[in-house]
Amino acid sequence: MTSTTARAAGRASERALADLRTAILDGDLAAGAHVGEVETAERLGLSRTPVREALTRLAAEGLVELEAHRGARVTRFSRADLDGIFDVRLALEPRATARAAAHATPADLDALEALARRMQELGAPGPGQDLDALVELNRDFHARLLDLAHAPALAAALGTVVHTPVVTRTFRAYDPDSLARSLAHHVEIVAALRAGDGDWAGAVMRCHLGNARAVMVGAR
Amino acid sequence: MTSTTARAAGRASERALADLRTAILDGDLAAGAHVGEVETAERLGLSRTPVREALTRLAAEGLVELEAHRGARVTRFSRADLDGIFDVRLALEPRATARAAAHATPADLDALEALARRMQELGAPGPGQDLDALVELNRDFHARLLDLAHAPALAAALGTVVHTPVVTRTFRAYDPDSLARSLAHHVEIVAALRAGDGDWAGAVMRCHLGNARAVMVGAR
DNA sequence: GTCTCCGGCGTTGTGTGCAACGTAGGGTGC
DNA sequence: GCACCCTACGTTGCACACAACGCCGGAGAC
Repeated sequence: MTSTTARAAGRASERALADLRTAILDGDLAAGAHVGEVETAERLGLSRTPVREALTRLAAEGLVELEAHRGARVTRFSRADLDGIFDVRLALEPRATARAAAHATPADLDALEALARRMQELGAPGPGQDLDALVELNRDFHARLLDLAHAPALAAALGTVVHTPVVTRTFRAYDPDSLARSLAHHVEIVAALRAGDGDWAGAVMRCHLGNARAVMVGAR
Repeated sequence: MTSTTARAAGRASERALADLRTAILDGDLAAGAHVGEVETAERLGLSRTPVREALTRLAAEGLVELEAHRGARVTRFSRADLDGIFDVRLALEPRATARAAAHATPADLDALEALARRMQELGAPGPGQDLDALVELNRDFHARLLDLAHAPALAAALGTVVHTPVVTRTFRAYDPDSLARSLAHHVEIVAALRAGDGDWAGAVMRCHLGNARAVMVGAR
């Protein structure tokens, strides 16, 4: 059990998978939208077969839902779903963050810190603010952190349920205080990791997720 | 995001999926065994198409691994993998167990207790001992408990990574003391739930998993 | 004797055609 | 006017055929 690499070679099915995934994650395919096989196949210049395979895999990831003879629909996340997802994140990500303390090299930490600082710049109020650019950087930050935990099973469990870009599709929902807190958390996590203190890093991650949950889901 | 039911109607692909899954979980397909598409299709009297779909989904679940142009192999779990899986279980199952306290009805608890008692009977040393029968009952117990948590995202995260029957394919690895402890834990969990004490129930589950980890993985 | 190259074989990857299922619309009966 | 049925359409589900790729074995050269 190494990676869920899956049918990596299939160029066509891989293309269909990547295309559909980004389309969903970027919001080009709205939640609840119908994803037809022929329609998608024609758009990509492929046959239905690789598209079918891509849809099957996306369904396994939870990004689309398949109804027999009725096709695929982009998954719609309810408030309760979001809340449940934060439960899982809170159970797993702080643990992963804590573990990262034992494995992160100085180079890893430098890269993480660069990301965290860049996010603070882009998130700072003013003419240079670019909330949209934060999404991708945020995804990268959390992905790197997860990778540093060296816990593939944990990463798999998180990955299946938490589609960060779907959950955190935008930072526009954040009020200025919450946003500042969130971006400061990233920096603090790096500091905790530099100190080799996994407990501290995990605690910051718990704060980070609590803050995000309040913004995305609302009061508990 | 309700359930990962997926292409529920497809009778053929559903059959292929069920067949392969049970074959793997029951050990008929050994870890590392090659699963050919044509071979499987002929065995089930189907074409390769539904078999392919089943394999794709099993790969997403982590039960098989797909290598491009080289087919599917039954996933082989290393000691480190097992350990990682227990990490995830320890992070999620106690939480789910605690949540079950809020939702379980007396009828649910009676059913759980019946399972726990029956397992104690079957596990007791003597002529009536049937360690093989425990596997299925154990799966049932944990599944019901997880269901009572009313936390679909949590269940999904667990389900993707933890294939209980693969992990706990046999109770023969348990020494008498560990086995007795494990079966007593089930009963204690029910008692804690009856008391409405989620913290207690979660703590027992942590014990239960710690005990299992020691048996399956060995000393930490 | 060993290493390398090449060809055959078996596998998976993809495209296409047909059948089955679900749905929506119009028509008919009450 | 309303409810029900029936038909036609569009979709997905499955099977089959062909192409592409990887692997293994044999022959040749060094």
